[in-house]
Amino acid sequence: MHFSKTTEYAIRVLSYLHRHNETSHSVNVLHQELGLPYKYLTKMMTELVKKGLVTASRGREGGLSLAKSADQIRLCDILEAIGEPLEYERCILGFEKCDASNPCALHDQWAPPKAMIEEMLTTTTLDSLIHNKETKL
Amino acid sequence: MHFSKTTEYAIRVLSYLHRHNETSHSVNVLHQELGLPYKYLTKMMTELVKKGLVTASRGREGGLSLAKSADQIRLCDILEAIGEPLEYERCILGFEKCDASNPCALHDQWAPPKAMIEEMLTTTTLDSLIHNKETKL
DNA sequence: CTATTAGTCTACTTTATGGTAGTATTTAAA
DNA sequence: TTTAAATACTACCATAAAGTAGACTAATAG
Repeated sequence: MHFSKTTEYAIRVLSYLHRHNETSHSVNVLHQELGLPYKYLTKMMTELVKKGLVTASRGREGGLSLAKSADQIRLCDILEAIGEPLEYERCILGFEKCDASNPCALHDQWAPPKAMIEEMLTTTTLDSLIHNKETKL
Repeated sequence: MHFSKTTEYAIRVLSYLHRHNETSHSVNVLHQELGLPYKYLTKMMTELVKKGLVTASRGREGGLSLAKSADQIRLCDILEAIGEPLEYERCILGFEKCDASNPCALHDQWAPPKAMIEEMLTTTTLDSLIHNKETKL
């Protein structure tokens, strides 16, 4: 299990925006603060704006900030915005049709971890992350 | 979360060998029975032989069979033999150093699902899969 | 000897991901 | 109204990993 780099970046950026939400931040600042590739960031942030997680204002003094309050942004919302497929939903052996009535050989064993991951992604919000304290981004 | 196709193939083949362990089976039979690409299978099986999960005998009447009893083959053994990195062990945000004393923002949230996956991979054996009944391979 | 079967080596194709470049457009401060 | 700061859009390139296929070699039972 892992996230794509893009998703990792997104989580880190959004966390940063939440932690420093007194003001908006330009892509350049995010680039420098988090050490992420500038051009890549612009592409990604554009996507997050389209998906409604981030608001952008152009021009001088413009920048990016969260579009919702942090307790309204769940990890699964971020994954979805990035377009990361929710891998844990698929059959772990790759079968198209795999459910309780027609299970693959691993169906039952995979069910508990799957449920756990699903819960984590749907209940964890940006907000709850931060409360951890000033962890690294 | 998902396995690579190679790992999926391996689990399915090994399960097949276990279910039909009265005799050995040629790559060609496995290819036809499971619908997996022949050439890819030969490469993969050679690897599993090297790693000690499968025994092979050449020549007429030769073929492949399990090298150990099925209750001695855990899912994590298969992953390791295939060389699939144990992704769940890595930091979910991709940081090199991420542990309890120096955690990433998601460290705590990821811990429970991670433990669950680890348990599943280390406690599930080929044997326990089969008992499910004649599920599809 | 010969048919059968695994093993090796090599090279191609596909897919996913990560990253770059250039240009156009918008905004607000000066 | 000018202009610099900043985003928006579009397209492309690089790379690695995964998956596939072919041709040749080696072993073995009968």
